Amino acid sequence: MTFPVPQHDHGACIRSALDVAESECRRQGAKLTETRRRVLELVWKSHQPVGAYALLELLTKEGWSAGPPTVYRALEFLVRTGLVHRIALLNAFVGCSRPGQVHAGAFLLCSQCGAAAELDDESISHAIVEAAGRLGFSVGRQTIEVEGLCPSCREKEGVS
Amino acid sequence: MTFPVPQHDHGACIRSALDVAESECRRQGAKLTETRRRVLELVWKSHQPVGAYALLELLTKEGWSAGPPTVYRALEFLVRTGLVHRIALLNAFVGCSRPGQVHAGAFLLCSQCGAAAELDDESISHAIVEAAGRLGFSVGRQTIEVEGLCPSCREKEGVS
DNA sequence: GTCGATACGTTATAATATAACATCAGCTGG
DNA sequence: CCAGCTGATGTTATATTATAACGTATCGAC
Repeated sequence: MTFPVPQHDHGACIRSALDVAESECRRQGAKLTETRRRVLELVWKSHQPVGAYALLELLTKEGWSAGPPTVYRALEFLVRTGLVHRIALLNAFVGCSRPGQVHAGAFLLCSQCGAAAELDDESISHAIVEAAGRLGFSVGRQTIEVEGLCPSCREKEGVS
Repeated sequence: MTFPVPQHDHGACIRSALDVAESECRRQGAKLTETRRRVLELVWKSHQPVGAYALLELLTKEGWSAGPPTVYRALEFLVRTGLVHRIALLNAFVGCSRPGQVHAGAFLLCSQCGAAAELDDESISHAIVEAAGRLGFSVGRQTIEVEGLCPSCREKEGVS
Protein backbone atom coordinates (compact mmCIF):
# COMPACT_ATOMS: atom_id res chain seq x y z
CA MET A 1 0.00 0.00 0.00
CA THR A 2 1.15 3.48 -0.72
CA PHE A 3 -0.41 6.78 0.20
CA PRO A 4 -3.85 7.03 -1.34
CA VAL A 5 -3.87 8.98 -4.56
CA PRO A 6 -6.54 11.69 -4.35
CA GLN A 7 -8.30 10.69 -7.55
CA HIS A 8 -8.47 6.96 -6.83
CA ASP A 9 -11.83 5.20 -7.03
CA HIS A 10 -12.79 5.17 -3.42
CA GLY A 11 -15.99 3.22 -3.90
CA ALA A 12 -14.24 0.40 -5.68
CA CYS A 13 -11.56 0.45 -3.04
CA ILE A 14 -14.10 -0.07 -0.27
CA ARG A 15 -16.03 -2.71 -2.18
CA SER A 16 -12.86 -4.64 -2.84
CA ALA A 17 -11.90 -4.49 0.83
CA LEU A 18 -15.30 -5.87 1.78
CA ASP A 19 -15.04 -8.67 -0.78
CA VAL A 20 -11.64 -9.63 0.52
CA ALA A 21 -12.99 -9.54 4.06
CA GLU A 22 -15.87 -11.79 3.08
CA SER A 23 -13.63 -14.44 1.61
CA GLU A 24 -11.06 -14.12 4.34
CA CYS A 25 -13.71 -14.74 6.97
CA ARG A 26 -15.02 -17.73 5.07
CA ARG A 27 -11.50 -19.09 4.93
CA GLN A 28 -11.09 -18.63 8.69
CA GLY A 29 -14.56 -19.85 9.57
CA ALA A 30 -15.31 -16.49 11.18
CA LYS A 31 -18.68 -14.81 10.98
CA LEU A 32 -18.71 -11.39 9.34
CA THR A 33 -21.97 -10.19 10.82
CA GLU A 34 -23.88 -7.12 9.74
CA THR A 35 -22.43 -4.99 12.53
CA ARG A 36 -18.89 -6.09 11.84
CA ARG A 37 -19.31 -5.58 8.13
CA ARG A 38 -20.68 -2.11 8.68
CA VAL A 39 -17.86 -1.13 10.99
CA LEU A 40 -15.31 -2.43 8.53
CA GLU A 41 -16.91 -0.43 5.76
CA LEU A 42 -16.80 2.74 7.84
CA VAL A 43 -13.17 2.14 8.68
CA TRP A 44 -12.35 1.90 5.00
CA LYS A 45 -14.57 4.79 4.07
CA SER A 46 -12.49 7.32 5.96
CA HIS A 47 -9.34 5.93 4.42
CA GLN A 48 -7.45 7.21 7.44
CA PRO A 49 -7.11 5.96 10.96
CA VAL A 50 -10.46 6.44 12.73
CA GLY A 51 -11.20 6.41 16.43
CA ALA A 52 -13.73 4.06 17.97
CA TYR A 53 -15.96 6.92 19.07
CA ALA A 54 -15.93 8.48 15.62
CA LEU A 55 -17.14 5.15 14.26
CA LEU A 56 -19.75 5.01 16.99
CA GLU A 57 -21.03 8.41 15.98
CA LEU A 58 -21.28 7.36 12.35
CA LEU A 59 -23.21 4.25 13.30
CA THR A 60 -25.53 6.24 15.51
CA LYS A 61 -26.25 8.68 12.70
CA GLU A 62 -27.32 5.74 10.57
CA GLY A 63 -29.87 4.85 13.20
CA TRP A 64 -27.86 1.99 14.63
CA SER A 65 -28.52 1.48 18.31
CA ALA A 66 -25.03 0.89 19.53
CA GLY A 67 -22.94 1.65 22.56
CA PRO A 68 -19.17 1.71 22.86
CA PRO A 69 -18.97 -2.02 23.58
CA THR A 70 -20.62 -2.85 20.28
CA VAL A 71 -18.02 -0.89 18.36
CA TYR A 72 -15.10 -2.15 20.39
CA ARG A 73 -16.27 -5.73 19.99
CA ALA A 74 -16.57 -5.35 16.26
CA LEU A 75 -13.12 -3.78 16.11
CA GLU A 76 -11.66 -6.50 18.27
CA PHE A 77 -13.05 -9.09 15.88
CA LEU A 78 -11.71 -7.25 12.85
CA VAL A 79 -8.28 -6.91 14.40
CA ARG A 80 -8.31 -10.56 15.45
CA THR A 81 -9.15 -11.72 11.94
CA GLY A 82 -6.50 -9.44 10.50
CA LEU A 83 -8.87 -7.16 8.60
CA VAL A 84 -8.04 -4.07 10.59
CA HIS A 85 -4.97 -2.77 12.37
CA ARG A 86 -4.93 -0.70 15.50
CA ILE A 87 -2.63 2.30 15.54
CA ALA A 88 -1.47 2.57 19.12
CA LEU A 89 -0.07 6.07 18.70
CA LEU A 90 -3.43 7.43 17.61
CA ASN A 91 -5.79 5.13 19.46
CA ALA A 92 -7.33 4.58 16.09
CA PHE A 93 -8.07 1.87 13.56
CA VAL A 94 -7.30 1.46 9.88
CA GLY A 95 -8.14 -1.15 7.26
CA CYS A 96 -5.47 -3.73 6.61
CA SER A 97 -4.17 -3.55 3.07
CA ARG A 98 -3.40 -7.21 2.72
CA PRO A 99 -5.39 -9.46 5.01
CA GLY A 100 -4.68 -13.13 4.90
CA GLN A 101 -0.97 -12.70 4.54
CA VAL A 102 1.02 -12.89 7.71
CA HIS A 103 2.78 -9.62 8.21
CA ALA A 104 3.87 -7.17 10.83
CA GLY A 105 1.91 -4.05 9.89
CA ALA A 106 4.26 -1.10 9.81
CA PHE A 107 2.69 2.30 9.41
CA LEU A 108 3.71 5.66 8.12
CA LEU A 109 1.60 8.39 9.66
CA CYS A 110 1.65 11.89 8.26
CA SER A 111 1.62 14.37 11.15
CA GLN A 112 0.35 17.05 8.81
CA CYS A 113 -2.65 15.58 7.04
CA GLY A 114 -3.24 12.39 8.99
CA ALA A 115 -2.80 10.08 6.02
CA ALA A 116 -1.56 6.59 6.77
CA ALA A 117 0.26 4.06 4.65
CA GLU A 118 1.01 0.49 5.51
CA LEU A 119 4.56 -0.47 4.69
CA ASP A 120 5.21 -3.74 3.01
CA ASP A 121 8.74 -4.45 3.98
CA GLU A 122 10.23 -7.60 5.31
CA SER A 123 13.58 -6.09 6.17
CA ILE A 124 12.24 -4.10 9.12
CA SER A 125 10.65 -7.11 10.66
CA HIS A 126 13.78 -9.14 10.03
CA ALA A 127 15.97 -6.55 11.70
CA ILE A 128 13.69 -6.64 14.73
CA VAL A 129 13.62 -10.42 15.02
CA GLU A 130 17.40 -10.49 14.67
CA ALA A 131 18.07 -7.86 17.29
CA ALA A 132 15.53 -9.34 19.68
CA GLY A 133 16.93 -12.83 19.17
CA ARG A 134 20.36 -11.63 20.25
CA LEU A 135 18.82 -10.83 23.65
CA GLY A 136 17.01 -14.16 23.80
CA PHE A 137 13.64 -12.53 23.27
CA SER A 138 11.06 -14.37 21.21
CA VAL A 139 9.05 -11.99 19.10
CA GLY A 140 5.28 -11.94 19.00
CA ARG A 141 3.31 -8.99 17.70
CA GLN A 142 5.24 -6.03 16.35
CA THR A 143 4.06 -2.46 16.49
CA ILE A 144 5.88 -0.19 14.09
CA GLU A 145 4.53 3.30 13.71
CA VAL A 146 6.43 6.13 12.12
CA GLU A 147 5.42 9.75 12.28
CA GLY A 148 6.62 12.09 9.58
CA LEU A 149 5.57 13.88 6.42
CA CYS A 150 3.90 12.21 3.46
CA PRO A 151 5.07 13.12 -0.05
CA SER A 152 2.29 15.56 -0.78
CA CYS A 153 2.62 17.43 2.52
CA ARG A 154 6.37 17.57 2.06
CA GLU A 155 5.82 19.38 -1.20
CA LYS A 156 3.44 21.86 0.35
CA GLU A 157 5.83 22.52 3.23
CA GLY A 158 8.53 23.37 0.76
CA VAL A 159 11.58 21.16 0.28
CA SER A 160 13.28 20.69 3.61
CA MET B 1 20.05 -2.14 27.70
CA THR B 2 19.18 -5.73 28.20
CA PHE B 3 16.57 -7.25 30.43
CA PRO B 4 17.32 -6.35 34.03
CA VAL B 5 19.14 -9.08 35.85
CA PRO B 6 17.27 -9.88 39.08
CA GLN B 7 20.27 -9.42 41.31
CA HIS B 8 21.46 -6.14 39.88
CA ASP B 9 22.01 -3.19 42.22
CA HIS B 10 18.79 -1.38 41.78
CA GLY B 11 19.72 1.53 44.01
CA ALA B 12 22.88 2.26 42.07
CA CYS B 13 20.95 1.92 38.88
CA ILE B 14 18.47 4.60 39.91
CA ARG B 15 21.13 6.90 41.28
CA SER B 16 23.09 6.66 38.06
CA ALA B 17 19.98 7.46 36.04
CA LEU B 18 19.36 10.54 38.14
CA ASP B 19 22.97 11.67 37.78
CA VAL B 20 22.78 11.30 34.03
CA ALA B 21 19.50 13.20 34.03
CA GLU B 22 21.06 15.98 36.04
CA SER B 23 23.92 16.47 33.64
CA GLU B 24 21.75 16.01 30.59
CA CYS B 25 19.41 18.76 31.78
CA ARG B 26 22.36 21.04 32.47
CA ARG B 27 23.59 20.39 28.96
CA GLN B 28 20.19 21.23 27.50
CA GLY B 29 19.55 24.18 29.76
CA ALA B 30 16.44 22.47 31.08
CA LYS B 31 15.35 22.66 34.68
CA LEU B 32 15.09 19.37 36.52
CA THR B 33 12.77 20.54 39.29
CA GLU B 34 11.96 18.61 42.43
CA THR B 35 8.70 17.27 40.98
CA ARG B 36 10.31 16.18 37.76
CA ARG B 37 13.20 14.61 39.58
CA ARG B 38 10.86 12.70 41.86
CA VAL B 39 8.76 11.45 38.95
CA LEU B 40 11.86 10.34 37.11
CA GLU B 41 13.06 8.49 40.17
CA LEU B 42 9.73 6.70 40.52
CA VAL B 43 9.79 5.75 36.86
CA TRP B 44 13.18 4.16 37.31
CA LYS B 45 12.28 2.60 40.63
CA SER B 46 9.71 0.30 39.11
CA HIS B 47 12.14 -0.68 36.40
CA GLN B 48 9.17 -1.48 34.19
CA PRO B 49 6.78 0.65 32.22
CA VAL B 50 4.57 2.55 34.71
CA GLY B 51 1.31 4.31 34.06
CA ALA B 52 0.78 7.96 34.88
CA TYR B 53 -1.86 7.18 37.47
CA ALA B 54 0.36 4.63 39.17
CA LEU B 55 2.99 7.34 39.50
CA LEU B 56 0.36 9.71 40.79
CA GLU B 57 -0.61 7.25 43.47
CA LEU B 58 2.99 6.83 44.54
CA LEU B 59 3.44 10.59 44.77
CA THR B 60 0.24 10.94 46.75
CA LYS B 61 1.38 8.28 49.21
CA GLU B 62 4.49 10.33 49.79
CA GLY B 63 2.34 13.24 50.83
CA TRP B 64 2.76 15.08 47.56
CA SER B 65 -0.25 17.18 46.69
CA ALA B 66 -0.53 16.47 43.02
CA GLY B 67 -3.24 15.99 40.43
CA PRO B 68 -3.01 14.26 37.08
CA PRO B 69 -1.79 17.40 35.30
CA THR B 70 1.24 17.61 37.55
CA VAL B 71 2.28 14.10 36.67
CA TYR B 72 1.54 14.45 32.99
CA ARG B 73 3.46 17.70 32.83
CA ALA B 74 6.46 16.15 34.49
CA LEU B 75 6.29 13.20 32.12
CA GLU B 76 5.94 15.46 29.13
CA PHE B 77 9.07 17.28 30.22
CA LEU B 78 10.97 14.06 30.75
CA VAL B 79 9.94 12.71 27.38
CA ARG B 80 10.80 16.01 25.71
CA THR B 81 14.27 16.03 27.22
CA GLY B 82 14.78 12.41 26.24
CA LEU B 83 14.98 11.03 29.77
CA VAL B 84 11.88 8.91 29.50
CA HIS B 85 10.12 7.05 26.72
CA ARG B 86 6.41 6.58 26.36
CA ILE B 87 5.23 3.09 25.46
CA ALA B 88 2.18 3.65 23.30
CA LEU B 89 1.04 0.04 23.53
CA LEU B 90 0.86 0.20 27.31
CA ASN B 91 0.06 3.85 27.88
CA ALA B 92 3.02 3.77 30.17
CA PHE B 93 6.42 5.32 30.69
CA VAL B 94 9.88 3.91 31.13
CA GLY B 95 13.29 5.41 31.79
CA CYS B 96 15.48 5.93 28.76
CA SER B 97 18.62 3.83 28.91
CA ARG B 98 20.83 6.26 27.01
CA PRO B 99 19.66 9.83 27.14
CA GLY B 100 21.64 12.37 25.21
CA GLN B 101 22.24 10.11 22.28
CA VAL B 102 19.85 10.48 19.40
CA HIS B 103 18.07 7.23 18.91
CA ALA B 104 14.77 5.73 17.96
CA GLY B 105 13.84 3.84 21.11
CA ALA B 106 12.78 0.33 20.20
CA PHE B 107 11.25 -1.75 22.96
CA LEU B 108 10.87 -5.40 23.75
CA LEU B 109 7.93 -5.96 26.06
CA CYS B 110 7.43 -9.29 27.77
CA SER B 111 3.73 -10.16 27.71
CA GLN B 112 4.27 -12.54 30.59
CA CYS B 113 6.10 -10.58 33.26
CA GLY B 114 5.89 -7.04 31.92
CA ALA B 115 9.64 -6.53 31.71
CA ALA B 116 10.86 -4.09 29.11
CA ALA B 117 14.17 -3.75 27.33
CA GLU B 118 15.26 -0.97 25.08
CA LEU B 119 16.91 -2.22 21.93
CA ASP B 120 20.05 -0.57 20.75
CA ASP B 121 20.04 -1.35 17.09
CA GLU B 122 20.62 0.97 14.19
CA SER B 123 19.60 -1.54 11.56
CA ILE B 124 15.91 -1.42 12.44
CA SER B 125 15.81 2.32 12.17
CA HIS B 126 17.77 2.20 8.93
CA ALA B 127 15.38 -0.31 7.42
CA ILE B 128 12.49 1.97 8.30
CA VAL B 129 14.05 5.11 6.87
CA GLU B 130 14.92 3.19 3.71
CA ALA B 131 11.47 1.75 3.18
CA ALA B 132 9.77 5.03 4.01
CA GLY B 133 12.08 6.93 1.70
CA ARG B 134 11.05 4.72 -1.19
CA LEU B 135 7.51 6.06 -0.73
CA GLY B 136 8.74 9.63 -0.48
CA PHE B 137 7.96 9.77 3.23
CA SER B 138 10.27 11.76 5.49
CA VAL B 139 10.66 10.06 8.83
CA GLY B 140 10.22 11.84 12.14
CA ARG B 141 9.65 9.98 15.37
CA GLN B 142 9.63 6.20 15.28
CA THR B 143 7.64 3.99 17.58
CA ILE B 144 8.86 0.42 17.67
CA GLU B 145 7.31 -1.85 20.26
CA VAL B 146 7.56 -5.59 20.19
CA GLU B 147 5.52 -7.92 22.34
CA GLY B 148 6.88 -11.36 23.08
CA LEU B 149 8.58 -13.44 25.73
CA CYS B 150 11.70 -12.41 27.58
CA PRO B 151 14.45 -14.99 28.12
CA SER B 152 13.52 -15.84 31.67
CA CYS B 153 9.82 -16.26 30.94
CA ARG B 154 10.66 -18.37 27.92
CA GLU B 155 12.52 -20.73 30.18
CA LYS B 156 9.65 -20.98 32.62
CA GLU B 157 7.17 -21.61 29.83
CA GLY B 158 9.27 -24.49 28.65
CA VAL B 159 11.19 -24.40 25.39
CA SER B 160 8.78 -23.62 22.60
C1' DG C 1 10.57 46.32 42.43
C1' DT C 2 8.01 44.87 38.53
C1' DC C 3 7.59 42.43 34.45
C1' DG C 4 7.72 38.21 31.84
C1' DA C 5 8.36 33.49 31.63
C1' DT C 6 7.93 29.06 33.48
C1' DA C 7 6.27 25.72 36.75
C1' DC C 8 2.85 24.08 39.66
C1' DG C 9 -1.92 23.49 42.22
C1' DT C 10 -6.70 22.73 41.58
C1' DT C 11 -11.07 21.78 39.58
C1' DA C 12 -13.47 20.07 36.03
C1' DT C 13 -14.06 17.37 32.09
C1' DA C 14 -12.78 15.06 27.73
C1' DA C 15 -11.53 10.85 25.36
C1' DT C 16 -10.72 6.06 25.33
C1' DA C 17 -11.93 1.47 26.92
C1' DT C 18 -14.05 -2.31 29.57
C1' DA C 19 -17.06 -4.88 33.21
C1' DA C 20 -21.18 -7.05 34.00
C1' DC C 21 -25.34 -8.81 32.94
C1' DA C 22 -29.60 -9.43 30.01
C1' DT C 23 -31.29 -10.92 25.61
C1' DC C 24 -31.49 -13.13 21.34
C1' DA C 25 -30.43 -15.89 17.30
C1' DG C 26 -28.69 -20.02 15.52
C1' DC C 27 -27.06 -24.48 15.96
C1' DT C 28 -26.82 -29.31 17.87
C1' DG C 29 -28.01 -33.55 19.99
C1' DG C 30 -31.62 -36.02 21.60
C1' DC D 1 -39.53 -30.38 17.89
C1' DC D 2 -37.16 -28.34 21.57
C1' DA D 3 -33.83 -28.03 25.51
C1' DG D 4 -29.51 -26.50 26.07
C1' DC D 5 -25.32 -24.49 24.48
C1' DT D 6 -22.60 -20.98 22.10
C1' DG D 7 -21.56 -16.73 20.37
C1' DA D 8 -23.18 -11.96 19.13
C1' DT D 9 -25.34 -7.95 20.55
C1' DG D 10 -27.88 -4.42 23.60
C1' DT D 11 -27.63 -1.73 27.70
C1' DT D 12 -26.07 0.44 31.81
C1' DA D 13 -22.51 1.69 34.46
C1' DT D 14 -17.87 2.61 35.28
C1' DA D 15 -12.81 2.34 34.79
C1' DT D 16 -8.73 4.31 32.77
C1' DT D 17 -6.06 7.67 30.44
C1' DA D 18 -5.41 12.48 29.28
C1' DT D 19 -6.18 17.51 28.90
C1' DA D 20 -8.48 22.30 29.37
C1' DA D 21 -8.67 26.30 31.91
C1' DC D 22 -7.42 29.30 35.25
C1' DG D 23 -5.18 30.90 39.41
C1' DT D 24 -0.88 31.25 42.17
C1' DA D 25 3.97 31.08 43.01
C1' DT D 26 8.82 31.38 41.92
C1' DC D 27 12.76 33.27 39.75
C1' DG D 28 15.68 35.90 36.86
C1' DA D 29 16.25 40.09 33.79
C1' DC D 30 15.94 44.60 33.42
